[in-house]
Amino acid sequence: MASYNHKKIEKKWREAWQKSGVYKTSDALKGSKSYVLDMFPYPSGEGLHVGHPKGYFASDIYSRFKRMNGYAVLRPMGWDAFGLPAENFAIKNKIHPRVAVEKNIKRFKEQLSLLGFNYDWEREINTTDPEYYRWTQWIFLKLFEKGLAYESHEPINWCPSCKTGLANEDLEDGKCERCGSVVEKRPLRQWVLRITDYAERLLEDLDGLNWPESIKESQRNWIGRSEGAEIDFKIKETDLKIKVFTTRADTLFGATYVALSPEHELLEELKPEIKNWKEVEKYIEESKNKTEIERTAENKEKTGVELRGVKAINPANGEELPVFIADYVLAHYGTGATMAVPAHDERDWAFAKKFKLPVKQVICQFYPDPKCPVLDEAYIGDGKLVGSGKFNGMEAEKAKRAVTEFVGGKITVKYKLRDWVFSRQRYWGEPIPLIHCDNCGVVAVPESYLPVKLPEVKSYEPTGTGESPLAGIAEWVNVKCPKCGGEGKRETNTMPQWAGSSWYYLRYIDPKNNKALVDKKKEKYWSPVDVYVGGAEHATRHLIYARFWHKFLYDLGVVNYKEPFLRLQNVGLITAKDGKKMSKRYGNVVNPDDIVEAYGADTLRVYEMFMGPFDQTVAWSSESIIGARRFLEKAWRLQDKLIGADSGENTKKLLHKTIQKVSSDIDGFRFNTAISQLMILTNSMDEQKELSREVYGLFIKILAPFAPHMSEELWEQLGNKTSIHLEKWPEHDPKLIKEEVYELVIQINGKVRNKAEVATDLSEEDLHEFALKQSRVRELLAGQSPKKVIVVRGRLVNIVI
RNA sequence: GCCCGGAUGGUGAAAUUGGUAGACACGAGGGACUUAAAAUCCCUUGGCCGCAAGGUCAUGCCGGUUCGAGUCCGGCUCCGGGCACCA
Repeated sequence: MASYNHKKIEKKWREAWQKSGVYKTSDALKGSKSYVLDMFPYPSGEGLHVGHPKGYFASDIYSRFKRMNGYAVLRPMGWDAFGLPAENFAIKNKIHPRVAVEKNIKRFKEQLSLLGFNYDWEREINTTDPEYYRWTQWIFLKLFEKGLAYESHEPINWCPSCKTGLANEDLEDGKCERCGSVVEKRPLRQWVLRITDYAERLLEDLDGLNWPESIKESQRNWIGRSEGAEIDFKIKETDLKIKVFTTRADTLFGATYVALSPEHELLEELKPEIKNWKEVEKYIEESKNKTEIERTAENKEKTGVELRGVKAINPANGEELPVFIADYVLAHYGTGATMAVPAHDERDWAFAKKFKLPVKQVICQFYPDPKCPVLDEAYIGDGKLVGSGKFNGMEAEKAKRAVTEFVGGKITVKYKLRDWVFSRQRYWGEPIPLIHCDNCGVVAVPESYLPVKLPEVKSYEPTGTGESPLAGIAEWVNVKCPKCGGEGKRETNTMPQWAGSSWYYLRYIDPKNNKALVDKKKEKYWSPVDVYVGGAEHATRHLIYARFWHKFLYDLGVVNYKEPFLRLQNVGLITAKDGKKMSKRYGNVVNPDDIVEAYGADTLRVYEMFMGPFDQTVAWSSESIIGARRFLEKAWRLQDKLIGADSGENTKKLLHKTIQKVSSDIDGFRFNTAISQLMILTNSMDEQKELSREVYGLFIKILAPFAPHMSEELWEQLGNKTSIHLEKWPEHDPKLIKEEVYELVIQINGKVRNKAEVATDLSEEDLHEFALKQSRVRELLAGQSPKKVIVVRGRLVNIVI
């Protein structure tokens, strides 16, 4: 036997598989389909580090397992290549983004090609390919057509360093997620997608998904549903009224003032009534100039200004209440106005204390005891109503509805989710396919004119003026209006980086079900994605946008199922050994190419899957990888033992147990324990003098998804002419797994005192008797009779004395 | 502040969901082979007591339920993640 030469073997099979096309997706496959998808990477300039392929290894093992189990498998790979990261890289290195992306993709592909993946490269996707983004634009046009894309001039988040507007999802603690700059508020003409129309469905349908609970919870938090009531407060001596949103209508009798956000539109109309307008105006100006961080800073002292001369009427009891503007009231949430109940809300309490406003308690947990304790902070707990007229004594929860109805309010639901700011003032994105015409307004580019190609441009650097670099290309901008034929101008904003990734998984879809999203190949109905593998950092960005678009396409009738990704598996990070993120910046990057060179791709695969639970963050260890290599070498050396016809009952038994465990572990993405079981089997076979070819063949079949190169080589050496990766996955024989004897544990008072081998079929009575007969037990009992004996068949006997 | 996770040897971790805690692997120590080294193989490896047989403590901390708790319940501490002046 030759020694295990990973370089020779991996090169040989890499080339052979490419030639034979063993991983080509078969359109004609019968039986169930399995669509296994990785989140597409950005082809960044840094190249791959060993952390990147971890998720791809998992999906690779899983999809190979599915294929061997007779499933038709779709497993494409692609590049999510539009957006700021690619563009910023290009600017920094002074090359055109398109050139940079091409170069980076080439590099990524080279690196991936060494790792033994079963991708079908004929189905490679590139979101920056005009033939791809024509459909991204098509989806946008449909959104526009249905009124779900609208133009807005509201102030939005602006990153002064990236020089573009951003969506709420692109912020982290009020800073730009890409570059860390503090974002500003800036009024800007924007295209915005009405994702909030889908808030309820995005929330509701989470329940049925096989996703990690933590991701679902993140999305629930992000959507932020709360049930409450809209209640009108009339303004004294005018026809105006303030609509407030509250989740605590039960506390309405305790309202002692009303607060508006500084941006509230009613202020214009109230202006004539406001006696201290100058002061009010100054406050409005000040809050406009504050960043989100300044306004929402923790423990910030409350500020505000009373609108002198304006009084609101509490609809519950007719009381006249002062009205304030205060920047703790957010313009974009609820109705931009609140009723303030200092007794039962912490913020209102703080504000009331500062402005010396009355506190009126209307919820008491000790009702009907009239001696409610004097509050020294806001009481937000349960209780019954007091000081609330006819509602006194009612449970707070019940009173919410009753009080709302009493004052003619409306029960409503509000969400924290905000509409998706969809334009970027940058070059490297899909052009938004709209035309501005003086006569017709905003006109859609007709579908037959798609794609609207991103033009070549001399300077693609952001302008910072609020216009995209495209605005400077007159010959591209100026077009005829498709409606009236008059002078028109193209929309020059581009789409955000998340546009292309919101539907790439749909690139493969049955043309019969939708003529629009026709793929370059004729496809069977692959979607929805059966297993989607990627990082948890996409919880409230990519994964929520993709669900939104999917649901929209469902409403259009383009897809016939409600959710895009049935099962989601999160991959845990691989950090450097110092625990830090791998990055060129820290100089701690481990390149997979080097590991493949030194140990081989199969070793890298086994090691990364063995490191720990798949979804957990682990630190790379250049010490531990040797364990994976030793395991493979041991498996390789087992060839020497193929001299016998029979492997013995114990080996067979262990093999079948292993088949069972590895199968269920792959299915559950528990690769660490699957490999551990393979190691146990290998160690055991290593102790045998001889092995049968049958046993060895079954072993390398279940090893194949983990170490595809080596198992293919061994399979060939067994005399096989076809690929092991198209073999049928072994089934375990339940009869073989059944044990005839097991080790019975005998405990006294819960402590292990003896162990003995017993027959599996012994009854509880038999075991009871057997345990008490043991000489060691008799010795320890020293004549005492047990108080109680607990027998657990198959496990233990516990004698209580 | 609210909502999710998590904490087990020197290290990564396992434990059939209430039944032998530490599988598997790395590292470490000792030995074999070798002129030597590498590779490989064998033994030891949670703490303490003991020559040993064995005993005893031990799954972040404190309590509880149970014949029996890493696992269930109550109360904390620390770490990671999401949300957060969201009415």
